This record gives sequence, C-alpha cells and structure tokens, in this order.
Amino acid sequence: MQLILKFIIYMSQREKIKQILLSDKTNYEVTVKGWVRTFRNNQFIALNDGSTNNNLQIVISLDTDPALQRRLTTGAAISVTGEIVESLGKGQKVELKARELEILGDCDGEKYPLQLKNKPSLEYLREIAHLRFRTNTFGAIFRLRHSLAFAVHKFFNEKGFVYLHTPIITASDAEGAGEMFRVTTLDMKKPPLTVDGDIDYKEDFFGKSTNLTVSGQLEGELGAMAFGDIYTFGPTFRAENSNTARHLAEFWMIEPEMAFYDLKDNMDLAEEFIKYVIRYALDNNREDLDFLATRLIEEEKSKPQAERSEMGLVEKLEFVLNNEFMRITYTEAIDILKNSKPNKNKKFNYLVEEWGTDLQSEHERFLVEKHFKKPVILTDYPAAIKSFYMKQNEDGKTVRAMDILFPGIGEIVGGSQREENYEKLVKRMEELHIPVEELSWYLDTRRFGTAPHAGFGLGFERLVLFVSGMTNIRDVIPFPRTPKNAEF
RNA sequence: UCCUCCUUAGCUCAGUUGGUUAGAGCAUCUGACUGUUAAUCAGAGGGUCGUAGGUUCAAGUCCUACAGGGGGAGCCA
Repeated sequence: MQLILKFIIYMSQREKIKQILLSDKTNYEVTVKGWVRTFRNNQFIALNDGSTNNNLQIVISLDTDPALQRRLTTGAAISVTGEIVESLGKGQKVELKARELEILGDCDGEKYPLQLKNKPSLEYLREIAHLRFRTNTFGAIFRLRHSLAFAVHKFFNEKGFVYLHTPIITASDAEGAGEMFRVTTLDMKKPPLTVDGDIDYKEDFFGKSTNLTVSGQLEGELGAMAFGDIYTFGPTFRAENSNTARHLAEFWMIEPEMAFYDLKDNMDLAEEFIKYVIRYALDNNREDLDFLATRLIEEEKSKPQAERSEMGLVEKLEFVLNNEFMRITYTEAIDILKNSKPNKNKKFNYLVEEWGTDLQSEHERFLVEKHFKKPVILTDYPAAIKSFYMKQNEDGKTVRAMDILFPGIGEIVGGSQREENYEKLVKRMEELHIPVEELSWYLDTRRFGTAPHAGFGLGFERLVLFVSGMTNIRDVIPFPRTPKNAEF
C-alpha cells in the first residue's frame, strides 16, 4: 500500500514554479520537481525548475535526516510534495512546506561546476554549454529565444503565409551566398575518380555534388509564385572562416517571400515583422527581459562611460517599437558619410570617397549609432555589390535591394525585390558567370506566369542578440558551431 | 583569414626590474549554529602557472611556435 502511495506521488503531475509564484493562492498541496540552486541554514532550499528564474523556497523540517540533508547539494534534482503557505521570511510571498522530499538525482558538489555564489564568465559557460541552461542568464536567454521563435510563426500565420520547408541538402552551388559544407558519403581516403582524375560525384549518394544550404530563398521564390506568401524558418550553414561575435557556421534564418510585393511592401513587412516579435517578447517575457537588462547594466559597469549604452534594454526595445525605421538610399547614405565629421577628419579607417564602394562596418555603425540613432533601412545599392537575382532599377546601375541595419548588430535583414524579367535575369547571370542551365528550375518561374515579388532574410540569432542585449552570437544559440568548435 | 590582447586552484582574479616553499576571494569538504535570502562562524584539502621548445646560474615572469579564448577587421544573416 505504501509502495503504491509512493508511486502515485512520484508519478503525480508536478506544478510549475512559475505558476505557483504567479498566483496568490496559499494553503494547498502541490508537488514540485526541479534542481537545487542553494540550500541554506539546513532548512531552506531554493528550487528552480526552469519555468522562471525565480526560485521557490522549500522549507524542510529541522529534524530531517542529516544524511538526506547532505544530499541537498547545488544541482541535485529533487521532488517535493507539501503545502504552499504564506512565507514567514521576507524575500518571498509564498513558500513550500515540505512533507515528502525525494532526491531524484544526486549532484556531487566537488565536481559540479555551477555554484550559485560563483560568477562564471560567459566564455567559461560556453565550454559547459550542456549545463549553462541552468544559470539565470541562459535561462532567460533561451526562454526569450523560444518566445521569439514562436512569435515568428504567429506573425506569419496571422498574415496567411505558408510555412515552407526548403531543403537542407542542396545540389546548387550557384547562389554565391558563401562557402558551403559538402555533404558526401564517398570514401574520403580513396574517392572514385573520373578519367580526368577529378573526384567522380556521379558515384556519390545523390549522383552529384551536394552541400548544406546557405539560403532557402531560391526555393522560397518557387513557393511564393504559387501560394503568394511563404516563409521559411530553418537551419542555414556557411563554411566561411568567420571569427566574429556576429557569425555562426550553423544558424537559423527566416526568409519570407511574397508575390506581388515591391520593395516598399517588402520594407513595410520587414519593419512590421520585427516590431511584432519584439512586442511579443516584451508582453510575454518581461521578467526575463528585466533580468537581462539588469545583467547588461552590471556588465557595462566595467566599461568606460563613453562605451555604455545610452538606454536600458527594455527602453531600447520600446524605442525601436515607437519609432519608424529610417529609410534612405545607398546614394543618400554615401552623401551623408562623405560629409560626416569622421570622414572629413579622417577618423574612418576607410574613407568614403566615391559612389559604388561597399559600406564598411564603421560606416554602417556611424549611420545607425551616431547619425540617425535608430534602425536604418538602406535601399537601392549599386548592382555590382549585390546578388544577381535583385531587380534592376531603371537607372541601369542600382538594384532594388534593402538592408536593415541595427545598432550593435549591423545587418539584421538583407532583402530585395527580385528580378522577374526572364531576359534581364539571364543576361545578369551570364555577366556574373552563373551557370544558367543549373538554375533552369529557378528561371522557370520567370517563364511561366512571372510576377513582381520580393523577400528578405533575417538572421534569427542576430534578432535574439538584439532583443537579449547580449553581445556575442555564441551566447544566444544553445550549441554554437563556429570554426574549430562543434562540441556537444 | 588578418591585426591585437589574454591563458596562474573548480570559478573569478593578484603575482613587482627574472630570484627561496606561487597568493586572495568565492566554491568544495569537515564541524558549529539555526527563519535563512549569494545565510553566518571556525578549520581543512586543492596548482606540471595553456602545450612544446629556447635564453639564463635561475622562468609564472623573457623569446619562438602551436592550441584555445576575448576585442577589432574582412565575408555576411
């Protein structure tokens, strides 16, 4: 009988700590399960179950078996059943008076690297990425990341977009979006060779050379030309040897593609979209955002005054919501930069002299952080520095591209209206030596009922970076993949 | 990939112009105490100074290479 009772308690539905703390109810029985953050005074357990950064205080009787007390170490998984009562102490409204306590999993204090009183660095936590979810900072970040991802789907669903799963493995290497990871089942020690001595990919799994996708855009366009509005949201891979706080080898990208949209419609959608997901986070993750805001203030205390943020995190997000993004053309931007103080005083490492050169990070940062002090959408770039598929303007030298630049992040969105004219597109591809044959499936959309359309790509981690106030992209993805790093 | 800085205890960091046995705080362990809030108090254990070479009577400290990390740049989302 006792055994059955124990089994029932063990199996009973646990209450999430977030819900218990949210309600003012007292004097009811619950079971909670989670991990010990700290055990104070042989009496008080701070229990965390990941539903919130706030811990539930568990009170155990002073005559609890000392052997059991010793096992209440930081990190141990426990199950507690008892009564939620008004707290006698000052730090919390309610607490759980334990009646039954079971250790589900011991945690050796000597070996467990996370102790509440220690302040491990973000870099160190990255090395123990399998455990960093148990810290307040990463708890907040990844609950936030979840909400943002959910909001992405919510936004597009409400707008009637179709979520299209574009392929992860692709045979086209003509997109020019960067270095690609090869996918192969060939024996790397002795691959089959052609008569010319090259590797014979006809023998490979797919009968041709294949890679991991660098973008779902081209396939996305096919969807848009049937469903009208589609979006993709999936993993994307770039084998660039990029060692920065803004790049990952594996990241998640959102790529909407809309038929009958021009560049302005595209910008309007992108701005509405970004504001929508930020609003969603503010409405649904306020506690975590407040925590991250406090963390940011603490982090910036060690920085010189001049480098600190002018606004708090939440303030900054509200600011983005309440202000229109600044929209200017590339040509206008060049004029502003040419006449800017740092350009005249030769403070830029790369001085802005002539129309046609690509903007450097320092120029983008000047426009966003110093000149306009808000997100900026740059449009109508020189064709020479943009991709083949972008719609050519009538001036013959610019294309209908748009990049959205964010403070501290740089380019968060890259998009364009697409060239829907078959002849113009093929001509441009030939100029850039892009194999037309290989992309005949893509060009077919321009042969069979072509229509104006547009789309953009948004780097999801860059969005999370901005909303969380973190500064290194490796800290906003659970298991970062970067050059020389594929742990876990 | 380039420039630059860093790597000392489980964590966060000191370590002087090269000079005896490499320190602190926190964590951990042991004991005490008990309505605590990063609990407190007392004691203990814990180091191949990133790796491999080199210079020197002597290297944590100087030099070289490599590895990993930070910041900046390029490429981009």
